[in-house]
Amino acid sequence: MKIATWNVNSIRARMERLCAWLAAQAPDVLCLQETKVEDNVFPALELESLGYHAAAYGQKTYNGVAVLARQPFDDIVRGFGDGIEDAQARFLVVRVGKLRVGSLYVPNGQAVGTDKFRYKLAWLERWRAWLATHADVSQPLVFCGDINVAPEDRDVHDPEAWRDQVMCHPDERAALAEVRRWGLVDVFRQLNPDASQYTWWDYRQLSFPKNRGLRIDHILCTQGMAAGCRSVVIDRDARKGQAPSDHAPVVAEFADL
DNA sequence: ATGGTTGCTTAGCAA
Repeated sequence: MKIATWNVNSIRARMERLCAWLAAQAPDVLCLQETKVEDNVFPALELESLGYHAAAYGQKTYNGVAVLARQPFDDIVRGFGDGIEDAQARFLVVRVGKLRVGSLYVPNGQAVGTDKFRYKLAWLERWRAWLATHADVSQPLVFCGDINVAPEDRDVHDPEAWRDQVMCHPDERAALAEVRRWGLVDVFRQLNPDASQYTWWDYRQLSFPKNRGLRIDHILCTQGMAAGCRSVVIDRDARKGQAPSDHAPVVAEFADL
């Protein structure tokens, strides 16, 4: 089974690229982030014609996540359901057969010390709490998405320039480590222990041709599932050419799923 | 040089 994640930075602006990519890569499951559309205008019919079921959790202008899959879903969860008032559409979990799949768009945090950064840290803790109360570590479960945290310095093109900045700050790295401590494996790092490869490059200052990027899009799964992971590839080609997203897709292959 | 690019919405925000 091929499971992928891609922050498309507006599904409407990226529809042509998305359809071409689905046809070329043929993932079984694709998690999308920053769709930026409300659910009633999500382009489900067009995706259906390519052979994908879609579950969406979106809003106008900002945020928005979705899962596409060859198989139909059941058990769709939108938001943490933790009683906290939150209009931001960033958390969607579905069941595809025996597998649970989450598509996540972790808050960016804007700058360390701001309200948005505090919201990011609180959001990561809410994710951890959701796992503790709603998930089973012994079952196949995968969370894919734009996590907006580069876990280690080797995930950063220039660690000194990024030291203590948003996406690299020790507090958010610690918060992500707490989430993972529940029992999630970063399968890219598991299979590529020495790689410095990135998934996001700023649109500005020729960041992509200079490869000034960060690895902030992740595929995190339970250990039993991670044991069946055969490869994880960052599709850098999808960041090239006219009108790309600022993120590249990440694609993982799993045996026995 | 406190910039720079993109998307949504239409001037300013978010990333």
